[in-house]
Amino acid sequence: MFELEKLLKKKTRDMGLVTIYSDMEKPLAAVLAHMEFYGVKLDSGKLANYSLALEKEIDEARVKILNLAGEDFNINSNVEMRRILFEKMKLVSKKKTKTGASVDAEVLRDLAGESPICAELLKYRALAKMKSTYADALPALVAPDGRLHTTFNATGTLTGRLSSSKPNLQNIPKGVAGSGEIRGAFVCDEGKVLLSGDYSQIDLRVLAHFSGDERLIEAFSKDEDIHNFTASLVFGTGINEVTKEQRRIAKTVNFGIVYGMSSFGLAADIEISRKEADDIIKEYWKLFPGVKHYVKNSAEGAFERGYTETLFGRRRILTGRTPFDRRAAINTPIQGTSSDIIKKAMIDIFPRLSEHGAVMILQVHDELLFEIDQQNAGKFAKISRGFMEKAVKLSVPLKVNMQRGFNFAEMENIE
DNA sequence: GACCACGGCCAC
DNA sequence: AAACGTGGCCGTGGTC
Repeated sequence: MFELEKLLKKKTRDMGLVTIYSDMEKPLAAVLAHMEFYGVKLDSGKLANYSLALEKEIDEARVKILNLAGEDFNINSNVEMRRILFEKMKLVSKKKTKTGASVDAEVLRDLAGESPICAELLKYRALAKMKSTYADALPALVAPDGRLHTTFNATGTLTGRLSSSKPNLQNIPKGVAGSGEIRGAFVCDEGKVLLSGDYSQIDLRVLAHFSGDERLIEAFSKDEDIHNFTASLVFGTGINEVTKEQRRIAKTVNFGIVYGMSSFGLAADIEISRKEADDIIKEYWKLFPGVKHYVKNSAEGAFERGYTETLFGRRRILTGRTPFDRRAAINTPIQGTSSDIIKKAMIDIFPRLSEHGAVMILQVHDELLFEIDQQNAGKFAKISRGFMEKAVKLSVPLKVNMQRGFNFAEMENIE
């Protein structure tokens, strides 16, 4: 072991990775242990009630589906669903998987006009997801202290993000049907309050910093709504005249840039023609030349070096040069830097928790959650926000939105 | 019963 | 073209 340790230390030093290991990953381990140990309080009773309600709704949807299908079959089986939809009912899937015609939500939405069974299947799937993955699974993992103790994996991702398992507390529903019931079961102890701080558009701010793009930097410096801002430029309208549809498209474009999306992907996502998508992307590149230059260069630079690198020196080895590798080369420095930033904030905040009667309970990539004595919440909110916003100095400000509440479903903004 | 691949879908 | 990046969990259908 000693020989191995010596070897690893030398290798780490030679690669210039001492900082990311000793200044970030090592101190972070104590923070992760603290979060896992303390856990999150779950009101299992609420979920048990919700599960019963879901069961009724699922049964109703099942009856309708079986009637429409004209026979009994296992709705959870894609093989059987394929047979019903595409052989018996003669519908046509526009998408294929490795094993046959796809029956995913996109296909079902596409075919919703052809048969009422599609909408019913979508409803069934959504209800079944809530029941099996959340309402039934979470209470089974509650410890004797009434809390969920997730496992944070510090080495499970290619970008430097954390992952969470048993249960995964980084994918609790939000914004989908039933999310309120699930999130409402995440509560806090008597006399305490839940506090959350989430970075606003951290990936796009990191992109603004890396690219040096003047328009993007200006937008964040003025604290513009970035999707409205992009839409107003791309569609040539006043910032207050942007329609919802235009904002939605701009939002997809902004995220798509960070993911290395093509015009093909954009067209598929927002259901426009390939040509229209091409035009939108061309217009975007004209308006944000710094971003265009950065995206091209970051991929080529990564291929040249054989790895990508975050602002803090975290690396991801890249050997190939396929389109997939190219997208990874674009996305990883951005996603990884955002991850570095929140990790630094966690390390900075950790030693200040006890003096405020606060506990850090979760990290969800761009969000930190705390449980804290009610009387200290206001003061600690300011302090934690300060640490998060000052974790690193970029060429654009970092912005953090703070919220408080007694459960994850009913969080209200503070300040 | 443990494990796997797959399709599907939840989060950021 | 691994046609949008990073994850984990569910049920099915299959093997051992």
